[in-house]
Amino acid sequence: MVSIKQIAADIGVSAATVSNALTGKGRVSEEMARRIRLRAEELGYRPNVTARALKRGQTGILGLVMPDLTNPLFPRIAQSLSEAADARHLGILIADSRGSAGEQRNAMRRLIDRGVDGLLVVPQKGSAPEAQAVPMVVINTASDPQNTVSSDHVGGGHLIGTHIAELGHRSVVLLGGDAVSEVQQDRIAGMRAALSGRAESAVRWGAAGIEDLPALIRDGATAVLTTSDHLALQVQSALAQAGFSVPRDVSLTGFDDLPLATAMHPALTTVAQNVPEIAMRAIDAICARIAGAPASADSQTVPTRLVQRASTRSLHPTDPT
Amino acid sequence: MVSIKQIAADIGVSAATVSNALTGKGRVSEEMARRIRLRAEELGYRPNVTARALKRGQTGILGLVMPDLTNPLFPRIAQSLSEAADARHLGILIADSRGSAGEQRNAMRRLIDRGVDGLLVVPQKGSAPEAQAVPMVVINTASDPQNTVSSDHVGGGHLIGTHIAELGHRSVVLLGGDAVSEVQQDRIAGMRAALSGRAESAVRWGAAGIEDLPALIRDGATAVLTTSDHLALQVQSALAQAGFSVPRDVSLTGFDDLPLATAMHPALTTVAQNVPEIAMRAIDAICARIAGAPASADSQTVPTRLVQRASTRSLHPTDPT
DNA sequence: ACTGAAAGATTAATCGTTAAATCAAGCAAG
DNA sequence: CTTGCTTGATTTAACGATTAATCTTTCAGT
Repeated sequence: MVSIKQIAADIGVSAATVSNALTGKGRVSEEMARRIRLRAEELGYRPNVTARALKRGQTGILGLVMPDLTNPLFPRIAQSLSEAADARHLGILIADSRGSAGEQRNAMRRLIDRGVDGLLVVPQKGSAPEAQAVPMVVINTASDPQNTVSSDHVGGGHLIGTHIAELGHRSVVLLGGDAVSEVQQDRIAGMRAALSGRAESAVRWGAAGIEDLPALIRDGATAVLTTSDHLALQVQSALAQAGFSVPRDVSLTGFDDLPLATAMHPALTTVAQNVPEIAMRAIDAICARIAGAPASADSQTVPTRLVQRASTRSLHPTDPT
Repeated sequence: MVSIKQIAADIGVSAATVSNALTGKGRVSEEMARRIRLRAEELGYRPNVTARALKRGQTGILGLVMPDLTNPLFPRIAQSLSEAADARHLGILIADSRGSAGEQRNAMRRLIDRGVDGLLVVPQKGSAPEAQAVPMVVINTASDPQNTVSSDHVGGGHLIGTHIAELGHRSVVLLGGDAVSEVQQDRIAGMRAALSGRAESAVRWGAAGIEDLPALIRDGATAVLTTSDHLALQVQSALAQAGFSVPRDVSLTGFDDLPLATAMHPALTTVAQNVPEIAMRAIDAICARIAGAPASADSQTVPTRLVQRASTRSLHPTDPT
């Protein structure tokens, strides 16, 4: 590897001058700077980030802690984050807090030991990551008000609930995957709020909830609102087996707008999170904190968007289909 | 941050001694070592990996380059890799080569500039990443014979093909997503080989291929074998619209065993890649290379596994269902 | 011609850790 | 009593880049 010294020796100048020329910081004659840049180019010089990091006290690396790397949302978050980080010349080191809040702490610790400048944490369901030696930004859980960037899950639920109410549904089942998840609680809460006064709603959770569906539909429910697309696909399968067709017999909605939402038939009405926006804000926030901004008490909420497709049907006699 | 020097000053000993005591390398009396470890513990000392990396010339970080971070397989690869790397106290820095082979080169370059000790590359469809200044291991494309760890895609296709032939299907459609992908070509090739002499097979690609299916089925095709689960879900949707039911009218298979394979109905017969094994071997290989082993010319192939579910049906009159 | 400032470059120290070389005792053997 | 070995610890230098402080020239102004 070619170092600054070799360029210096090559040209017959001191290492400091080379550094100055290349970073444009000190005082170097334009003529000399030109020669140095030329030689650096010729030798294919690349600054040693490790040395620079040691001197500066910053590594230019961000740690990303996910509750479960196999989370279907992870790819999109990782990509958007990676893109936003890239634009700031930051790297992203990943870590998985599989399962427990304890593992989450370990993961954070490992990243900090590696010298990351900041931590982006998508918290384990039902856990609030504690403050650390480095700036931290929490993604996607509004429950912790400190330094959080989150989708407006309540608002998203509200969007779906309103949509369903306007279609004329009067008896609705709200189905969540795991009651421990605050995100899913928020989504359900939004749905309930929107439906309140306009329709009856029953809340169910998990696999047991799916089993209850046929009976609930026979009792008059005309729509099933789930907290994730994956869950919606499972519901569709279960309903098909029980002889119910979507959207003819029952309307169905998901959450997240995963790729499978358009692959399944009927295409799923769902709520899309603005992942790139969340990523951008998260990176903005962590960079601000790294640059010295104080921990802000207020959390940022990013609006969600209703994606209307073919899995929901109007019950108004005047409407088509 | 507490450094080795502070511990040294605290105890009244030289920095080198502290380093020796903590790493167990030089000669230190057991008594002194005990005191040093104790004090380090008290102060919550954590070695500065940046300084260590500078001295050692190794960062302990691996770069992972993916063709597209939103690839549905990415989560599992990332998790398995992360786990295997963790066990060796290595970190994983991610990079996305979105779209082009050119971006792939940039991504590799950025990671190398960051001082990664090695590169794990899942190549862009149809591109062979060129050798770099650091050890590299290519994942999942056997086409490049150098330092490659790959699933046995041909074997996987063979597994599916054999399964379908044994069920008594005599006219089969093979459907790929993108003909540029060598992985998908391999899968199709394996299917053809297994079916050869036992059944007629027609190959189709992409969206246009999906549109052809109803006609092909009316012409007598009884099974559709796809190169990915996601594609299979799309096919199922399209067939349902055209009035065909899986597996009653036509058998359907996927590839990769994504979560959606069990969520859809009927549950999808597919081929599972042994992702943890691939990850382990990839990490093993890259570590060996980093430790100085020469680039091995032979590629490692990891067997795949047939996952038989409900989307394929036997045509033998004697069999049930 | 002398002073002072400005430009252009060099020195030396530093970031935290480590490896090699060196040094000082203690002790056994000749 | 000296030589030589072992043990325990210290000094020194280095990894590569950066930066404050310092040194030389050059040149404008009086």
